[in-house]
Amino acid sequence: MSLRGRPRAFDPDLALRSAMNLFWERGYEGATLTDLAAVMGINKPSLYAAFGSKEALFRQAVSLYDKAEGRGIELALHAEPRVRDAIAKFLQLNLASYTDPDKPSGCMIVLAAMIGSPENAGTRDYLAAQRAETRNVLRQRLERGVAEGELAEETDCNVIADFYTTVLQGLSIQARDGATREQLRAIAQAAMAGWESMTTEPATHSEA
Amino acid sequence: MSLRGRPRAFDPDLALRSAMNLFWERGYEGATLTDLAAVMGINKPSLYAAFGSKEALFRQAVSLYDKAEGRGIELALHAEPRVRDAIAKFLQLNLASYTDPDKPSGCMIVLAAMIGSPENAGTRDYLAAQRAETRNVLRQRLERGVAEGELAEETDCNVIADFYTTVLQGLSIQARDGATREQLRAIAQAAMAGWESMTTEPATHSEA
DNA sequence: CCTTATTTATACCGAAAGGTACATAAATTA
DNA sequence: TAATTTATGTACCTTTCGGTATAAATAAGG
Repeated sequence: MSLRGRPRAFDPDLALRSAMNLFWERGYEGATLTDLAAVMGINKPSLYAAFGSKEALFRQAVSLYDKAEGRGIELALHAEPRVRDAIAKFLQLNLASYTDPDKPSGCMIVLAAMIGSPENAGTRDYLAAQRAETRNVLRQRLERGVAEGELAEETDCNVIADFYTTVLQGLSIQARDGATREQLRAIAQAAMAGWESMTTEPATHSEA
Repeated sequence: MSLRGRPRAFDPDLALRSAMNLFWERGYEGATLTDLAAVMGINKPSLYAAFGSKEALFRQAVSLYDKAEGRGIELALHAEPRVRDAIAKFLQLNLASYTDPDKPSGCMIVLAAMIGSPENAGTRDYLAAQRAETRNVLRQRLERGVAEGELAEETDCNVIADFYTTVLQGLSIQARDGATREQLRAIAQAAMAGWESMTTEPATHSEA
């Protein structure tokens, strides 16, 4: 497809990455089309031809973010065999991403469109759905811990998933407020301190 | 002062309260002057005469928010005699505010200006300073717990304050994402589950 | 009653927002 | 080489942004 005609003079993947970084830094409403086109190194008509609209560009940027920043972390969550280690690793990898000096601080999914004008409610809902998905991934990992006999049957995976999701989202704000990686690590460690109190190991079969 | 001249036809306190609610709902950049003037029941020139500018209005709205939503909660933090109870109460009162059905959900200080265009960096810094202040209030309450012999001298009050600040900020996002008061309560309870692991009671004097 | 001081409402300003028309440039197909 | 297709750059569109000039309205002071 599109073999005829003048070839495009830019790499859409690279341009999208630049757009992602600006959305990540300034948020959906804070990144203007003029700014976006500038960092992408293209003109607005090229932007529209390649990505459709500001909102369409944003969603593609979110997909790229999810792939570039989230995928590896989610894999680690599943790869870690013990559920407690998996959660701790998940926190640690996320906060490492939040404090990467080469990237905007905090999580784009949390920060880029939390609040704003009514006309952009659709964009906010889109990110809210992404956040809900992260929570579900955590919950499923916890439920696997139950299925594998690491956690008691009566473990409330919903609450534990909500708790770590909340901590994770708070960490994004801390990162934006200038917290260092070491500070976030200490916070994550504090969040793990409650693990034994929140969870119960299953009763052994030899007991009543 | 200002006895001469036409008297103003609106109550500045009521108007400011309306402005606060819109800023709380939509954020600094998401609330336009036209919208603000509309909910305040006045025209833009009246708004400027009474409040100065959009940013000045916002800061006054933040002050009002701090007074209306924060003051009582901070008092409770100090009034509660035992430090663990004080922190738990602080979380509980905040999450009750975040889920008041008559008000926008979540905390205005956390949500109203997290990200945006470079020209509003001053407003974001202003809110960041407010957030830092909340953290300091928590830390001071923890240090009082040390001073009063409830917590060991080596307790890291900075980390514990950072942790509960993080949870609190995460709770604002949860509230905006539609979490119920009961869900937030369960999350706060989970956050308190780590208390004993994070803190140590001081050694008794009769010990070595 | 007339001046002075202040608020009100309307109507407007320049700048910037998201988005696009249009003419030109560069490739393939015929 | 001519026709066709797609991308590019400039210049522009409409709307809305934060903010204001101006004149009428309403009070107190003289």
